[in-house]
Amino acid sequence: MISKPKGTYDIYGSDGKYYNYINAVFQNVAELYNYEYIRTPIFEDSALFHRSVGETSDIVSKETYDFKDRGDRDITLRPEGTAGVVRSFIENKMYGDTNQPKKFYYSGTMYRYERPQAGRYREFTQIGVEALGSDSPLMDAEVISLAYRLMEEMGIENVTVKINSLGDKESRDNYREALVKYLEPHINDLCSDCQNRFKTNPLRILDCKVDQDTEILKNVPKILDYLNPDSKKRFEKVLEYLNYLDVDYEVDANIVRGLDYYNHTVFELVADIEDLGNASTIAAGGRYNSLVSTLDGPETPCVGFASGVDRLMIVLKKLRAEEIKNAIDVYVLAVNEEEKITALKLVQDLRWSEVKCEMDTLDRSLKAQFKQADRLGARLLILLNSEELQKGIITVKDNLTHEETKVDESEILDYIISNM
RNA sequence: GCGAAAUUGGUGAAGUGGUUAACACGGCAGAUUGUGGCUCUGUUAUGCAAGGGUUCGACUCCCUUAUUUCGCCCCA
Repeated sequence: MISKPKGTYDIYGSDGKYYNYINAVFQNVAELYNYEYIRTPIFEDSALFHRSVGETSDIVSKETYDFKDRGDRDITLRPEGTAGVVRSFIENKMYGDTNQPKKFYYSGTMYRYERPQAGRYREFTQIGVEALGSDSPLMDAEVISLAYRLMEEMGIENVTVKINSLGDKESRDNYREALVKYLEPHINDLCSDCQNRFKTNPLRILDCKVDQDTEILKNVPKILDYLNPDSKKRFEKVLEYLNYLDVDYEVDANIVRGLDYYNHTVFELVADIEDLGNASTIAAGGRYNSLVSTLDGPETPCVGFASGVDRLMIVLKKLRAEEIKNAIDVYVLAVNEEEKITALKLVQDLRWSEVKCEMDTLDRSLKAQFKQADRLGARLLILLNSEELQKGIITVKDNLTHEETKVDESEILDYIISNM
């Protein structure tokens, strides 16, 4: 037997319900906020990700699916959604559109060669938005609140937005310098991973789990103290707007994000739900004002976020297991050929009258059909009976009250529809 | 990439180097000659992840591979 590639999974049955539900709610919310749908390729020129996400980031240095196609091109399966959107923005010269800022939403699969765990896969689905062209803190606040309200709309209530600012390049450089200077004497007291990070990306030491609680990290300089006046002011503005929008946030100086392109606002949405482990971060994003120019486009300030659908599915299964499931309106019971033919036509008519219904196609006994109707959660049962059919009568049984009603065959459609 | 533990029917699972792989749920059929969800009866794995090895004989021991889960790393 051939099994699925490591880190992939099939969506079927009730999972399909959750998956489609999440996408549907997301689409609805994004459209309300006036974001447009965008769909970019699942694979792109490898250089796109190397330049955008960052050569030294772990995502690019050891987690991408890279291959050569038959034309000897270097191709990479997208590890995240932002780079493709930005490439499209530049390539299609959207910066010239009259309609600004450009606001997009997407949903699609991403690929990272990681060791799988619950809520973490090699092929996973992200939904996300990108707003390109506005540098206003209003835009930051809109994107963050969109993410926050999205979770609320899906019934995920206990969510906290952890937010931080990396400042502009100047602030970040100053801070990095201060941080390195502070850490240098203690370098040998840090864990081996942090000793590596010290050289490659010292900011990441801040969210190290191993060293988190050591004295060294407790007294580490805070980036917020190193923001220049302009960066500090804009961060305060973002927080102020979030207050107006009733977003439950918490400033967390350890949020630094793993992608190189972020500056100023960075944030994560964390769900306070048991057994989620590392998967408790259900959405994350931030501002990336230099990415468009890094990819040879005009200087364009942007902000966005992405959320893991696979993780949202886990959360929804815990929170709303009973609500999101498949139930039908009507089950039509028929045993002999005459009844089945009547059922066949009736089922089609019902379906095209917006009634979700089902009938037996396995030649099951009447008893088994009753059981099947219950399994499917049918609210009404239509009991076809040859004798009654000859008199033009059909019996409808309410599956909750067990009341039976004799309906004239010519009025069965109207009866069902008016009783839905 | 590193470390550890798992993998038995549709599901939850028990099990022993040796004829027919418990039990429960679910499914199907019947008792109930066409109105169920209770009860009872029957039935439901050409097989114990895949391949190789040890053995007279392995689901049970060994090896390899695959997948899953947990921790690290990282991240949504």
